[in-house]
Amino acid sequence: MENKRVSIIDVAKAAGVSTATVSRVINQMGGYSEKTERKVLETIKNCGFRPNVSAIGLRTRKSRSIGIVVPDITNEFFAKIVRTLNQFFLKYNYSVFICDLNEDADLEERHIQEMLDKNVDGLIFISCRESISTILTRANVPTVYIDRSPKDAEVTVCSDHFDGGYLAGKKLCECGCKKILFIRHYRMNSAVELRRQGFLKALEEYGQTCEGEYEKGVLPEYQSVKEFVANLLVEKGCYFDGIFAMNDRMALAALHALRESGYEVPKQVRIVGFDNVSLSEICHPPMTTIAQDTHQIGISAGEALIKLMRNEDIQEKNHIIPVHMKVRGTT
Amino acid sequence: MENKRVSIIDVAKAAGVSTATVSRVINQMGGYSEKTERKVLETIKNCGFRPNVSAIGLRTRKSRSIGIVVPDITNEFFAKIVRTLNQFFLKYNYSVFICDLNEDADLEERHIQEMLDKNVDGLIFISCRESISTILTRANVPTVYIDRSPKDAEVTVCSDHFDGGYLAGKKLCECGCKKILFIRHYRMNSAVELRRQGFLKALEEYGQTCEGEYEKGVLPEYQSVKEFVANLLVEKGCYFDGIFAMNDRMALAALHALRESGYEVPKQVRIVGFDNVSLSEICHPPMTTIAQDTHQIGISAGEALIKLMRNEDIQEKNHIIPVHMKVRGTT
DNA sequence: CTGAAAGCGCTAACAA
DNA sequence: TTGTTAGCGCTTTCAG
Repeated sequence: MENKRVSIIDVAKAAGVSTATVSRVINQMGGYSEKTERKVLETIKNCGFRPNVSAIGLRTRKSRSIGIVVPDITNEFFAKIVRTLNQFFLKYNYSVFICDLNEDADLEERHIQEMLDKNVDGLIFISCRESISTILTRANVPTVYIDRSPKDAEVTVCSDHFDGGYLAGKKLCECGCKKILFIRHYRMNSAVELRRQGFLKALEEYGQTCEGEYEKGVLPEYQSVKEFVANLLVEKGCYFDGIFAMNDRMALAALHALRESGYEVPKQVRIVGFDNVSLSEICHPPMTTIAQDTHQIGISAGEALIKLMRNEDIQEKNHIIPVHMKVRGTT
Repeated sequence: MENKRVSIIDVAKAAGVSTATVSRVINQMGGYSEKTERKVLETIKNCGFRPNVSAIGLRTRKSRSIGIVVPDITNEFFAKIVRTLNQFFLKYNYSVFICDLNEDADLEERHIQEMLDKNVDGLIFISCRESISTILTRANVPTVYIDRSPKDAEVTVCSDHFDGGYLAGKKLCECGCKKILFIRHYRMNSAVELRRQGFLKALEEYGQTCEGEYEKGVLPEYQSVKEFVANLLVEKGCYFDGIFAMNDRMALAALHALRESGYEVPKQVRIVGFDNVSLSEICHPPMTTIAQDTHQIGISAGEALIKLMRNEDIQEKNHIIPVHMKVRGTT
């Protein structure tokens, strides 16, 4: 049982230097001759030395790991961001803890405590609640918020939701839509509010208005949305000629409800979704949608967190990531 | 700057006992009076003491964290397992590191090294390569393999792929299919091999055979599969009346290719997919598919790993998780 | 440019 | 039942 891993002491002995020198070389702190450096580096390689993170953590309070809190990892949109972050931080030798809330906000505090206990060097919240956990502010860990902007957030990264809403509205107007349904989660949030404003601005430019009756807050699940739209059609008929849904799944639910009620898309009703998940490409007809740049969101958040952790100056505290429209079959 | 966290020494002082006693109470090791226990527990609560995992790790070589290696976190099927595991391990106070391979097998070794450096107590591989990393065997970390069975694997958890293949074959035969396409990833793996065997057994029972020309190895992306099937239809016509695809996305690609070429599903061709991802429910017509029980897979893997980490006896080294068929619109 | 040594917070002998 | 104490492997003064 060779359970004894090689330590910095072993390296020091083998290289004929002190542990301090080995440590200096490992951490590139300078203050050693080139010769010593070569010697140490060589020995490290030869004996397969790997620094013990627990020991380092004990001394430095750093863990070389970060935590990502995400409401629903099975949502492709979030999963893509997580992937980008995972890859990004691998380059910087940070490991990432995953904290899936499973859409249960109560888990958030537990996960935060868990991360704090693990001495994470930083934290990224994707689309979580708008207020900042008190336990977190007290702990004072570098934090980046993606797609939500709590008050007092250090750094946030968001898609340009306003522009997304604007683009969608503009497109639908250009297609000649006069009465557009705005379908969103029944619980409003800041991202959706921005999209709504952009959307309304576009309508305004085209001399349209969007009365209250066109804004629909619903349960966001596919089935709920589908039933909701189906009911609407039964009760009020198809009194609209366009739909802007806050994500592709909801848009697809609307599409299917329409089709099953005998309405044609895009002939009678045009639809724009949001996110550009693969679903939107695969469905029939393929969905016109506002694409969020998950890759850039991840990179920006990663870079910002690195700076925060290094105590570097952050010029940009609120990153706005451009969106673009994917025009497909539903418009 | 209250950067000084309260340590076990502070607790010991405040409670008027030694650090050893505090440690004993924390770890429930017994050997202390009920009175001391109460006192210590109370002080811990009062002063908000949280054990320092780095210190514990340095002493015990345990990190209270595990790693999950997954080929593609944006795949809903894998994401669901990850979620279950995340939730499962939260209960046991283990944090989970995510290692997304992004379908790039070369990342595997790097992630494994990363996890080993982080002193993870255990590792779970979801559907990764069939051979075991040498660096991993040397490190001797408790490991569970999901949906792949490398030689010498300590513990594996797999869906009943044979039965899945059998059920699919049976269903198609019962629908009267005589010539069934078997569409799979061009690279074979053990899970698919099992499904194939089950599938062939069903055909045999119905007096059918599946010649080589019905087995199709393809690039697994949606577009590739779609094009493949479309080409097949052009070149050979619709010489088959059933399709069994190795996942829902591939099944959907086939469905769309058929429809776009003017063939009707399920009238002319019946299709069965695999996995039961949400896509299969949402598409038109909804896809008949073999449902893998992601929740049970996660739980079984989690429980097995806990046992492994505790050095408990494992009765069952190879867990087979039942599958079931979701009959929907494509059959 | 290099080394000696203290100590981070905890566990686990060993002693009492 | 409880306390004392020696490290776990590393970083970081302080001396030289």
